[in-house]
Amino acid sequence: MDTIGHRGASAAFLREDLGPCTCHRRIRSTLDVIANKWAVPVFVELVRAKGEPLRFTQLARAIPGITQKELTKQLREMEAAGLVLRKVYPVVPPKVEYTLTQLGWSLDPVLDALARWAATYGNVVADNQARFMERRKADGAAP
Amino acid sequence: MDTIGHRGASAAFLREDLGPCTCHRRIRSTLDVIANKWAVPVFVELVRAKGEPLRFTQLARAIPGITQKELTKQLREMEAAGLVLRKVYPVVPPKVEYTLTQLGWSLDPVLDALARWAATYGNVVADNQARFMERRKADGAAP
DNA sequence: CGGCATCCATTTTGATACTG
DNA sequence: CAGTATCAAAATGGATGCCG
Repeated sequence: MDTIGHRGASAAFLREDLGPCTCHRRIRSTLDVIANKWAVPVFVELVRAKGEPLRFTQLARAIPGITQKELTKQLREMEAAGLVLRKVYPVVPPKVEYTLTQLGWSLDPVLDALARWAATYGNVVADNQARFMERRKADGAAP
Repeated sequence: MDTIGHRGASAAFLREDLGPCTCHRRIRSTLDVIANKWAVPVFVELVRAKGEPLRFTQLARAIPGITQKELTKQLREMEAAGLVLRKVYPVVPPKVEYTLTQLGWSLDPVLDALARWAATYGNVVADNQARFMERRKADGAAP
């Protein structure tokens, strides 16, 4: 034990293996998968479907504000990573269905960890940010 | 049980509370804190310091490729959120020290979850992406 | 229906120079 | 030393229109 008291979890993700460099890359590669603007909304819809396939337009209508372009882009990215399965039916008019793969489902606990952190600390963070802005205004207004 | 077999974790982050909308916001608000390009590198350095304060230039030299501008921006953002403490010594030449706060340390298990997911599935994802690119080239080359 | 192509606005990032 | 200011480059996001 050292005398510097933060007392909590201490860098589990750093101790587990070879050092900060590998660690950066790993965290970053996970973020690259889930940090895009529409990644989470698309993900959540597919999760909510519980394995039922969803058609392109179903997803589009379920996610307010998304454009076809962005939805296409996001689905392609997830398909490329192997998180979703894209099934094309050779019919007219076209029919394409999307489902989460096993690999896709494996992200569920990760997203859960993010949601839980915000549930616990989100308000504190928002408060801090608000106060920080206040202080900046006060400091800027009276020099 | 339903007959559609994904068999794994099933939407823990959706069951815990009010629905997908709250869930989106929470996950997004956490991502807003950690998803910026330099957030993780800065974070990891502060974690590695184990509570020891780090000076601006120490951080800058420890993080290859970062510019002063980006480091300043990142540290300000983290300070605003209450994740780091910024201590200014009124001396010349200037001396400023940064440390993680308790709130900052609370992100450690979250980052750990991200690192662990990549440790488990990162190679599979990379493989999938490589194969996807191959397929795209093959399909484009022989129409 | 699903999706690609194009154009444009906004944001993010980087390089460089300057300062108390 | 620890920033700020300015400018340029690049990535991202949104709005349309067309097509099989």
